[in-house]
Amino acid sequence: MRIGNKTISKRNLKEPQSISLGTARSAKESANERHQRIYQVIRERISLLHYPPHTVIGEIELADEFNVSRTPIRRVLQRLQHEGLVDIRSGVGTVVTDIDIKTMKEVYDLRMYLTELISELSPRIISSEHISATEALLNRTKLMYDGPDSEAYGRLCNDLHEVLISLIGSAPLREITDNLYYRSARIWITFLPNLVWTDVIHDQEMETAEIIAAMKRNDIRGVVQVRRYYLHTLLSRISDYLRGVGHATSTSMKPIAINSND
Amino acid sequence: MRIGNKTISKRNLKEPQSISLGTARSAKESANERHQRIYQVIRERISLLHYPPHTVIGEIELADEFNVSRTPIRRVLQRLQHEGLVDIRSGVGTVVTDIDIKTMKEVYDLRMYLTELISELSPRIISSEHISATEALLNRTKLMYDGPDSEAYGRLCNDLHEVLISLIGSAPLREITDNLYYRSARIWITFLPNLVWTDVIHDQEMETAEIIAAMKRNDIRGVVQVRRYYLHTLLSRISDYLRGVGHATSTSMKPIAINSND
DNA sequence: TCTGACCGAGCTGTATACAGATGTTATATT
DNA sequence: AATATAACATCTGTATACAGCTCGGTCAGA
Repeated sequence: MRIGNKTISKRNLKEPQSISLGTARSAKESANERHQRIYQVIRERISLLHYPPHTVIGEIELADEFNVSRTPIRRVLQRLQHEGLVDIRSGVGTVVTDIDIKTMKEVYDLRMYLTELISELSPRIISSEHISATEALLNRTKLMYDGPDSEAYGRLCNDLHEVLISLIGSAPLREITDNLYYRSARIWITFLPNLVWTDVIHDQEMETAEIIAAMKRNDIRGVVQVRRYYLHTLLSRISDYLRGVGHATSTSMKPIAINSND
Repeated sequence: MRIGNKTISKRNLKEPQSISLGTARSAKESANERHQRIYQVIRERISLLHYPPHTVIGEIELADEFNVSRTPIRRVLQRLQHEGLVDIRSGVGTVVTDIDIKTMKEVYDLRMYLTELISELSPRIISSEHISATEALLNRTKLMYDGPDSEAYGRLCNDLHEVLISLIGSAPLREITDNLYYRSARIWITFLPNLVWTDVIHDQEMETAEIIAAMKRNDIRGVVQVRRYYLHTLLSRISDYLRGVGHATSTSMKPIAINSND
């Protein structure tokens, strides 16, 4: 029978190195699930400027943090590079990409058009879960007039985006919209300290409220038109600021540090 | 001075394992260049149905062919997986994705809209190189009436696509258009044996000729409208065929093998 | 003091051994 | 003979040693 010395040893070592890093993982996590989890964590850190542009991330640092080897980390970073969020430079490190105003404009224009397409291409049914989730976001928005909190605002935007892409029936369009959002999301937070906080929150509140109203009419076209309008509004505010300081011709924006956590 | 024994040995081993695999590589190839080269080769094989759907590719096989280890091959396959061309299954292998008619329709619809966007978002200038390259494609098309040659037709479509995306000024839109093209390109070749060959080539000739005419008028809007129209025409031919055989409700299409080269 | 070459720390890129997963095949049992 | 189960062949996933690259610091020399 050839006693499986290798087999037995495999059976016994069920969890070779699971320290579980804060986030509680219910059961055995598959490779793809782990990849997705690490990917989302790092993407959020980039979008919330925990890793501001020009930050050198470092594979070993992340590997230690997530208790894996460099291999799965490299897979995540290569994906992020392909999506334009980082730039892997041999011998140097993995650096978070800068926000280029020209690329930004292109991404923004594209998002404007794609947002309109959402209502054209097989939209999903708007469920009560969508509405209640958005109402929760509206409540969170109303609590934010107190004082500037860039990170909370960033999370709010990300969560609203999450609800809206769940309305997209076409899988390819959903992926593209998601990708473009995270490519351009950082620009809002970057400029936040230069805008009037209550104006921004007011816009956010109005947008969320009007989206809820359109959802209750089961009016996807209305939802995306509201979205499109407020995208335009926020970009106008930034353009005004840039004209004001006379830096409109600069091709790259100075990153503004948010409260870092290290 | 500590003679650099490591440094000297590095200097001397310029080409550790370059057998050069058919494609002549001029000088030392960087990691990214090699990645891009292998990626394009495999993507073309999938698009030309050298690797038809459900083909199991196998990392070691490719690693041996390109004279590299599994690591760079895995990077390529992970990218192709993210772009929807293959599905990496643990313990099984990397299988070429099937062509799902529902996803196909979504991709097709998206491409129709995005094609229109090309003319809206900062198009590049049409140069004489663009025109001469397209005229060369027209000549290749005229030589194809003799008999069915699916592979030559596939290459022709890929090359025309290459010229057209070079007209797109917006980098994100260019990437998305490229990605969606290769996601859906296989469907044309798959259905080719079921269509009337001379009709298909005639459409191709007319499309290319009209694109050249629009280019000479410096009319990008015209170029993309021609493109859009013939996309629609070809899809209609396929829809007619599907209605004819009554398989329109099937969610997956039977792959049709082209002359394989092994 | 300035300059230039060089060395080394530290990073990514690659190759490879091993662990884990999966489908198949062989075998024992009913 | 049919069936359930165990063993295996073969694939992908992970960890890791090493090679190659980049850049900052350092030190000799003008």
